[in-house]
Amino acid sequence: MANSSSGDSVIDRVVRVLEAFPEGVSALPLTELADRAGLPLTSAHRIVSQLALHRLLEQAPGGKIQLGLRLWELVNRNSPILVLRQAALPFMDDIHQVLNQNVNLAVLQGDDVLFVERLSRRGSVANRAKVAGRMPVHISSAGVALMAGQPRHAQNEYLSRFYDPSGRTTVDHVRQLLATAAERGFAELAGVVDPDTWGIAVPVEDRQGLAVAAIGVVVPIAEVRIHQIVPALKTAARGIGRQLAAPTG
Amino acid sequence: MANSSSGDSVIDRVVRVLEAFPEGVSALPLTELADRAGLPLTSAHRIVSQLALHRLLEQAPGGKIQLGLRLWELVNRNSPILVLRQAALPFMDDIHQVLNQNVNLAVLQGDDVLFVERLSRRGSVANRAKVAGRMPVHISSAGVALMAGQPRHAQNEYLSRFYDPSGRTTVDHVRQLLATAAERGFAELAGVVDPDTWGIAVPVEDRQGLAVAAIGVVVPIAEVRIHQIVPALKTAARGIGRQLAAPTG
DNA sequence: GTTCATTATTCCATTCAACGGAAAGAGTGA
DNA sequence: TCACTCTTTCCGTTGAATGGAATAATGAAC
Repeated sequence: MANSSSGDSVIDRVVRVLEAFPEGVSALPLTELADRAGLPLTSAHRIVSQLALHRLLEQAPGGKIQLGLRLWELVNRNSPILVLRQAALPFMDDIHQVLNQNVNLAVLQGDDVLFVERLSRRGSVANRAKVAGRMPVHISSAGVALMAGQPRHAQNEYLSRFYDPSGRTTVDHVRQLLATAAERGFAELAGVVDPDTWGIAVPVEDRQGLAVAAIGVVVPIAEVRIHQIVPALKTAARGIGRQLAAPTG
Repeated sequence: MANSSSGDSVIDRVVRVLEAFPEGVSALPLTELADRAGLPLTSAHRIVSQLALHRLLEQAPGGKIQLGLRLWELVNRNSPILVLRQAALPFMDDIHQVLNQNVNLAVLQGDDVLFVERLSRRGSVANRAKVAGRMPVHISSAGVALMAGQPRHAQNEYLSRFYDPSGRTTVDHVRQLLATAAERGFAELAGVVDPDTWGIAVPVEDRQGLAVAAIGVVVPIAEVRIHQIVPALKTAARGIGRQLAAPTG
């Protein structure tokens, strides 16, 4: 029990407030925010006010609450993701130039992959903002590549938790995918968003051989240079790994 | 007084922890983090543990504390900055293509400008990660353009606070800069980082004519197309403003 | 212009979560 | 092995956090 009825700490509540924004929505009225965060209106009001004082939240004109500038600034200065991004971008760009296909960079978060950066097909900058998307591990090549590069026990835990509500995939199939990926050093998977594409991804390994990220491409099924793609990705992944291991990484 | 000696709330402390990372540093040992945040070690430990439970912080192998994936994800999904970024990128790219110069996008935060996006000169992707930098308003063209587009009272408050420790700039000079920028609809300023360059910036205005962002370029002093640059920037700024005002903005 | 509905803010008595010193544990290097 | 540093656990004390109730602001409908 907390000071009150709900049984969670202040920090739990702060997190719930920050997480209350639905994907892509950047501003909510206080009442709805309180509702989504599962907090009494009064408490939400108090917490929001305090966070706003530090500009982790802000009050948009109209009274709606949104994430604050200061929060964006903090994350874009100190998040370890930036180190990864910076190490990877030149190599991603190389691949992008050579293949002119979607190139993406992902990390593992729980049982999902989190896409951290994406260079889009037509060099269109517009799509660059479309990062921070998630996908279940078993339906993305990056996910399979990442999971296959985790320690045995982590893989087993993942597999034991595994359940596909759509029933399209069995645990055994996933186990097979991981084994193949581990053996071949890359993962390939039929496109989920677009069925006429393949995803191909390779792990970026740290010095212990653990997969800390995955770099991958999405290519049309008809793409004929597949045998060139994997070596290119592997080379890039090694380069990124080396960059990350460097002293100023 | 708080429950204890220091006299600040839990939220204050959480913020201090998140803000404790020096620029560019992404991981700190707990003891140093506690020190920088001005917290007793025990309290820091408790707070960090709780934040780590929600992955707002993470423990890197080796025990160092760093900002968590979840925090990065939240910000990159829901921050209002993304809306601005997405609206601006196509226009920034246009200018970048035409002029082949550094193009940047900034917003006002307190008495600083915060650079939100930057397209670098040689199309080099490597520099893309170099965002989230700050500069005092009065030494950046983006800052002057932004401040000149604030309501009168905000400008006066800024000017009354103004003090340049280096003594290079007087309040009157800044006042003059703002007046000129307001009159001409753009700001130009000698390069600070590189003395052989000029910064030129125009405000992006909302429907009330308030400057919500600034888009600008950095060009060599020798650049001869200056008279083309300002109209190009103004056009882009109008486009961005229109995009932001659109229903799905 | 008035009423009614919704949302935001302030007030304040109660109480349990937050606090941090002390001590134990883990890790490292001499 | 010992000495040192950094991390984690323990636990008695106490004031910050809590949320219902009341008030204020907003705005839609008539």
